[in-house]
Amino acid sequence: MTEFDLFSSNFDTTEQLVAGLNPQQRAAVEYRGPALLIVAGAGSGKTRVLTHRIAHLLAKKEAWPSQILAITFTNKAAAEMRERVQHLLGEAADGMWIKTFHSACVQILRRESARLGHDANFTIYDSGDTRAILKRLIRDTAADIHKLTPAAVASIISNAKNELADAESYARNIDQSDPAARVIAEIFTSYQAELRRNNAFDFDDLISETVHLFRAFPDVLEQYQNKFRHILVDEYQDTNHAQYALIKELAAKASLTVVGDSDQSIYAFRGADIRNITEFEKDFKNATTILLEQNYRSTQNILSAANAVISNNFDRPAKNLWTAEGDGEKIVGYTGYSAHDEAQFIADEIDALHASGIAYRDISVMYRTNSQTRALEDIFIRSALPYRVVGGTKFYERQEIKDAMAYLVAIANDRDDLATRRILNVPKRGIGDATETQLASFASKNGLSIRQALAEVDQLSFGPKITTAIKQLAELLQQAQLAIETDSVDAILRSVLEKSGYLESLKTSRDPQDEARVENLEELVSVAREFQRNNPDGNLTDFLNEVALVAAADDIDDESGTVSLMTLHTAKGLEYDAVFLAGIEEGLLPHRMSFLVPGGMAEERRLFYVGITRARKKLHLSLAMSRTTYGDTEGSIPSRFLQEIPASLIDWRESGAGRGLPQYRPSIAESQSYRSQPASASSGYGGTPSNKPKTEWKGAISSVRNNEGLQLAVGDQVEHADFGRGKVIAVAGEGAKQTAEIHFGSAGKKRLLVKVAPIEKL
DNA sequence: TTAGATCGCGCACCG
DNA sequence: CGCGATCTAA
Repeated sequence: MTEFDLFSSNFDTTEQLVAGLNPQQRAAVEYRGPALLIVAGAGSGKTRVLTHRIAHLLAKKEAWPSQILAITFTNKAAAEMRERVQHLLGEAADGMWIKTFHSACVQILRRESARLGHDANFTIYDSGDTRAILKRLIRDTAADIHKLTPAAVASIISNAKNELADAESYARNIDQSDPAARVIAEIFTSYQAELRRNNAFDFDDLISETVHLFRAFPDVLEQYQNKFRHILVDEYQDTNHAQYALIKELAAKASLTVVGDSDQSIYAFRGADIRNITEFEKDFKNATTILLEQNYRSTQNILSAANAVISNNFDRPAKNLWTAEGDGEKIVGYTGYSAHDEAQFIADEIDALHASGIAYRDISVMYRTNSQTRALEDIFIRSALPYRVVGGTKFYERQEIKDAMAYLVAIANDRDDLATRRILNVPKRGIGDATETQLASFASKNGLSIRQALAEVDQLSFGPKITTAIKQLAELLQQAQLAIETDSVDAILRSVLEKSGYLESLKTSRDPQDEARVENLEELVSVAREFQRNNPDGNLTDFLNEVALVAAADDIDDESGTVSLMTLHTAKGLEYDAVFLAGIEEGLLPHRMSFLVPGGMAEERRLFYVGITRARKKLHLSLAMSRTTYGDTEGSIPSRFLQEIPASLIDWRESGAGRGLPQYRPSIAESQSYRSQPASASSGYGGTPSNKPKTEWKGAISSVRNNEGLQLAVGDQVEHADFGRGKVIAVAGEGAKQTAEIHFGSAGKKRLLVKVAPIEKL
């Protein structure tokens, strides 16, 4: 190839990379300078801009792949970005760092762990681990007299770390006359000591310790400063101070591109500071800002609703999303009598959308709190709707999975007392509290970890049964540790589950839950096998790191063909043809916990805004007139945010919302409790509610029902607990998965899972 | 030490 | 309501 050929093919590639972009997008791809802020409204093509910008840098040979650092919000987004860059370049661009903040920091910390007094095989503690340690420390320091809960202390420590304060600087800045504050400082110090002894970092440490590492060891920082010539950060509005500091340190010699939208900042509770984006231009000399306002995702009706809602947040730079695609359909509103009624509406509507050709995977139901999934799942199961709860009660938070993982952690990191403690008596070995305490005090007297102390059991005077049990456990862990070098991760896991007797104890147990636990453990073995296949060189610690850093959104399987249920937080960055926002009520969205938090209401509004802007074509807003929480039922009031959407954009269906239902009335203090609002008839906030009568739900869903053996045929008459009398018009599937389509008079046509539906054949 | 029963208390969002 | 902590009996 001649030099000319090289040049021309390069030229073609770079031209192609900006072809089809709008002028602002093109500018964002082509701009070169020390600092660039891309203010990217929802759906404005920011991922496209980011990937094209990276590909553009590589194609023009302005950077090698290894000189690029791109920070994304989730691992899934990172994988997608890598794929898209490869696709654009037509070749793999190995060596690029495309990672989340946490995984980038883990990589740096593992390399430099010795400088911080850790080993490279350190454990990453999640918030549950943190609380478990704090619980013990609170008990030991008798801190409970100050009414300190593990969660409260965890939150204080987390906030401090997000501000880059360590235990020492925290202690220096407290009010010394406040005994509770002094106890907290003391616990903070012991907590850090325990993490160090256990060779562990918590989530917040991953970021803050990396910053401390850079500040304490300029030679390390310089290495990375010299490595990365281009740093790109996505979702910049959600960075906290520690993350900001990390970027600031790393980018001193590099070109920095950040992408964000202050209207989508929804992580203040974990320290996200909106000022990082609003003050970017002050922060970074010679910074340029490019605004992307054209939306390629949603219809104009959806965007108008979003714009109207977000304009109620004051003190924000004006921004107006627009689309060239036309108005589209109206937003659909629905007010149910109960959460189950609301869920039934959603299920029916999804059925109709699916019948009209929208795939299940292009539909999502979003909500403020995870507890809202219960009613939705109840109804979806009965309606035989294929769905998946994204995140939720996570796989890795199940007891049996945590137990199995604790074995692996204890094997990989023999300094980790938390993990060893967890498995000491799992399965039951007769090692109870008393034995554990003795082991722990022996360990601390001799400067050993608990796992190391197990091997010295002869020096303790336990009975023969306990001594044998401890020796077996010590031997098992020791053998498994030796196997790290030679065996695959899944082989180690399988062997430990068997040799420990854990699997056996679940299989022979009488607890019906344990059957499912065995299946979950099999699932975990597959996860390990899959990991090993994708990472042939990955070792046990790599596997543990990967598992520790999975995010809810990483869990989404685009090919699954199911409706996705998720929280509004998880939904950030995603988009669907049809979106259902459920529970748009005072107390839920905005959430009651936000009422007293400064800036809380504005953040709730942004959350609603994020939800609205996830929808491409169809948006549904729903609420329930009464909601059961904690076992008791209370009336609810439509969210104030609904009034912020122009009435002409919403088509309220079968709604009792406008009539007889108490309305939210703005008060002087936005923070006033909604309960104090007087109920009143009102003018309604959207459209004319219909007068159609509707079926009322009679109380809660009954528990497990079993219609096994019920034979239904077309033409049969049935009686349904909620919908009344109906006629079977179609039957599909067999056995437990059999569904029947039944026409009920006023309630309309429903598809039900025969096995669980509350129906009787007449 | 364990299993089983009872008590009481908390109500977001997450890597 | 549902979980985890605590109590009680074997």
